[in-house]
Amino acid sequence: MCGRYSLTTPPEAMRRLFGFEALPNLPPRYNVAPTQEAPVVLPAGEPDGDGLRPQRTLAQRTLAMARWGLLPPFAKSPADGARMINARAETVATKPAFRRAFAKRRCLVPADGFYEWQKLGDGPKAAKQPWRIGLKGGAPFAFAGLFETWQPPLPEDVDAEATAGAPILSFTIITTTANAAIEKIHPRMPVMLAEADHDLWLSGAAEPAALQALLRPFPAEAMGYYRVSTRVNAVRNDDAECIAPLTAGGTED
DNA sequence: CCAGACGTTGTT
DNA sequence: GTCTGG
DNA sequence: CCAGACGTTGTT
DNA sequence: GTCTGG
Repeated sequence: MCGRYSLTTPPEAMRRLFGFEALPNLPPRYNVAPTQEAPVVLPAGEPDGDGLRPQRTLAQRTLAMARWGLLPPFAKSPADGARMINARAETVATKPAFRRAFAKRRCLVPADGFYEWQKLGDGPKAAKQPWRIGLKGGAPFAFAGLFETWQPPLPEDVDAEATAGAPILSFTIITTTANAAIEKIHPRMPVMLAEADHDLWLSGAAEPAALQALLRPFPAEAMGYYRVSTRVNAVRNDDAECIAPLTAGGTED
């Protein structure tokens, strides 16, 4: 799956990959965790609500901050999104929580690495070794994501306009089976989109079959991975030590 | 019909 | 053990 | 994903 | 909102 990732790439490289007209305001993140806010790239015109803090717009795309953990339209509170941090590629088109977003609200989730924990033994006490995984050379890329704008329910008593909470933009990351390299660490991995597929993924005119075809494991030969410290386990640790290679081993990043 | 879930991972 | 919070 | 709580009353 | 389980 994918339950932590990093986004440490300097703004200029982000601007080039995603086609923003100006440098985005993106401080480095070494340890992005569920329920936290992270940047997402939305199709043109999104979001259309208030309070969503779009930062930069180009003709085809918007960069906005969103909460990790999809809040479907029927969510009763933001806590309901905490478990929806991933959606399986195999079922995303049909599951009630995801299918509308798959049809209408697809986004790119910028990253330059993700973490997977490898179980080193059996049983509940088995130690876990975290790995950082990404493209060889460390270039940034995009996860295939879905987004929703969730409107908090109105209280019943008072004037609705005065008490309506701000809408929350939320997202999830689609997962698929691990490729031949990653499966030694973990059986699943997030869907990474090649740059050439970004426009198709965001296109409102795309055929469902064409979209589904993008949800495949990224080629192993293009990827690198290395062990990192268990320091990354704690979400309060969000610094460069999280991405530092632990020892020799794995491939160079 | 109404009530309750709506999700993933991993482990057994 | 299981749920919540980050 | 992992870490940390998991509870109540009453007092500050 | 919509589907599943009872």
